[in-house]
Amino acid sequence: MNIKGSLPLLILHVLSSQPHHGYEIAKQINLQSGGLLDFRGGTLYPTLHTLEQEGLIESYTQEENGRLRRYYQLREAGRTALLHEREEWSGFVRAVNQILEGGASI
Amino acid sequence: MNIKGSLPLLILHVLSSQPHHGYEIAKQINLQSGGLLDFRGGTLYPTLHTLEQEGLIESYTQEENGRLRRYYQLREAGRTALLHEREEWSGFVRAVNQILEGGASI
DNA sequence: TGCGATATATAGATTATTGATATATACTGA
DNA sequence: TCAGTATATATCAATAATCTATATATCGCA
Repeated sequence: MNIKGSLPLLILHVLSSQPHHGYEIAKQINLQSGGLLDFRGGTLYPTLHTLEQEGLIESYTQEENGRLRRYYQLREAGRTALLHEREEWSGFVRAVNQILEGGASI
Repeated sequence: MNIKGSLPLLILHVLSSQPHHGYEIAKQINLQSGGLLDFRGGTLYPTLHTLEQEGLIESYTQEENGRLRRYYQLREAGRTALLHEREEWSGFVRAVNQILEGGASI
């Protein structure tokens, strides 16, 4: 199957309550999806960089246990984008389910 | 948003009741999704060829109004794959919604 | 007679993701 | 104490799904 394109929505949602660093976001997604969604570093970090370049999130570094961590937080534009992405997501799911529930064709 | 990966599932479903030619499948998907899903020739035909190579569907040509049309029909393996893809789809939707409905994080 | 819909097909570009690799620290178990 | 695993970030090459453009050909309509 391999459905792609949900990561930005998920990241924006996870950040909507409080700032998190990348690794934590990925763990949250994995945990809350019961292990079904498992985004790796190679996907996660480039996506975070893109969202930051788009002005939807912003980052700051913070030392923790002697290590630098990059925290991300939602910007106002990101909050708006999250609402929009949620609507797009439910629209897409509705559209596919509508076809699958239909008696299959003509 | 740009969610990718649903086309094979949708094609298998549309073919599950009776054979169709490619253009018809795309129109069905577009119509039944209220115009939200709109797969073009450049996506549709390569995907049909792939599904055929995988042995999930088979095709035959039929003359209609003086024009050759390529009809596709589900094979037994395709019927099994459809069930499997449906489960994967609902699992994926459940996983994403579980995260979105969660209070957002830790 | 020319345009839009029908119908199939392929090539090139773009986007999302995976896997591999790199680097570095912390914790845990043998 | 040493190895393996988890934490943490980052980049690159490869793959997969899709889009755009292009090609070709027929049909019906204005």
